[in-house]
Amino acid sequence: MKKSNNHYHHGHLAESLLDAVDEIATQFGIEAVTLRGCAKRVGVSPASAFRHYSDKRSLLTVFATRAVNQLADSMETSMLQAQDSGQDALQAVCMAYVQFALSKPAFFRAMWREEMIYTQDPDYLVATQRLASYLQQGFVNTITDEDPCNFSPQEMLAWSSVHGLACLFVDGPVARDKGMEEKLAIAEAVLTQLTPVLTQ
Amino acid sequence: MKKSNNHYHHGHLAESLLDAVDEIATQFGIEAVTLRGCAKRVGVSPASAFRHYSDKRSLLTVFATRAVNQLADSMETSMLQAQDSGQDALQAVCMAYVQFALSKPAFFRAMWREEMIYTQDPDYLVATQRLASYLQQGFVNTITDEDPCNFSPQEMLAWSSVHGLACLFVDGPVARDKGMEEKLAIAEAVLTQLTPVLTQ
DNA sequence: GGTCATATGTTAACACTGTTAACTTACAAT
DNA sequence: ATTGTAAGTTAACAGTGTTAACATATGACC
Repeated sequence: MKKSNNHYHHGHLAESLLDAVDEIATQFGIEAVTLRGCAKRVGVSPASAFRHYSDKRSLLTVFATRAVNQLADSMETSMLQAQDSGQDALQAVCMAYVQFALSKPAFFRAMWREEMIYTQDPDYLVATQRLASYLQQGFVNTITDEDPCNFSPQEMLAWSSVHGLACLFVDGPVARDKGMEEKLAIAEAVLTQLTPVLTQ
Repeated sequence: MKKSNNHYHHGHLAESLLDAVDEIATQFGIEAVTLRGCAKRVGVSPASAFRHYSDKRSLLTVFATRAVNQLADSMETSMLQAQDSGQDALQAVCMAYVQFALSKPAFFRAMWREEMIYTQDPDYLVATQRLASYLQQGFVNTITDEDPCNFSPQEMLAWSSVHGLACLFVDGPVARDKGMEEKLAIAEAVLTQLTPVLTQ
């Protein structure tokens, strides 16, 4: 947090670049994110980013990891709220998933761009596993509990349908003209259809 | 099909470029597709592509449309086969969806890249509506039949879950180490869970 | 068959991209 | 104070989409 009167050293460049990705992606979409653009926004030379990230892809990987954790945070709070008020926790978690995708589409896209990020990155993997764990809630006593990447058909169904909904809303031809509330209503209707299968 | 001895005019450049996109995307992924790369592969100058496509994005839009129609074709044949052999047609259509995504991941990605294609393109829209119609099969006597973009919760559930499965397999952290047969088995298990809801 | 408009190709340039190498500056430990 | 290192700059590289100016083959019309 030290601030020098001389601005040769930025001090928090790594994080500031992430914020720049955030802003540009939010305004103009993930495809518009450019290393030079981020550097210019931060007020720094184009090459400086490479002191903190070996790659553009590395920067986007960290950004994606951040986004996954934001989504997981949102799911966690929704889950806790539902548990306090005695509502269906799984449904709340699923709705949080869709809501995040709708309100931050660029972030949601960045999370799953296999070709734009290093999907083998340890931090990224940890984040996605954390994400998955919230969708496995309610299925604690399923048979396979050893491998955290192994899902029961029920768990896969939950994740698949909510992920499909989010993707179809964000990148698909579904409900393009409709507003956010309508889309959330559709999601709620779809997930309600699903609850008898998931809570058996 | 006429072939001149002088090669100044290529003759089928528009389609050949699409084939180049196909090959490069299959080999190196959609992100590796480059106008100049396609032109070089076809044996033509970089600027020639602009006589047939106003944009890189236009080229990718036509490619995506082509891919959507290929998927729809595959779903149609699966549906007909299932109807002939008395099997569940919807399940067959869904499995064809997942299978296509797994065997042609670059194509599947290209279909839904909102920021890389013109999603308002008429041909693209027609193709996606055709695709959706196969997933609406079996729900013919639902209430809303006027707007082809309007789906019942059941229809949305079918599309969402199958689309989510495909996306999670292609770009997600699910079953990365597993082979195609195992993934198809997972998909089958998930969809089987779903049939009671869909065939009520 | 010759003329000529047009469709379709080429070339050369533009600004922009990610990335690297060589250099410079500030900080922090001795 | 010296000096090694972390973190910035500058200048260059090849590669990208795109355009304008030019060139050539095709096909329609007389």
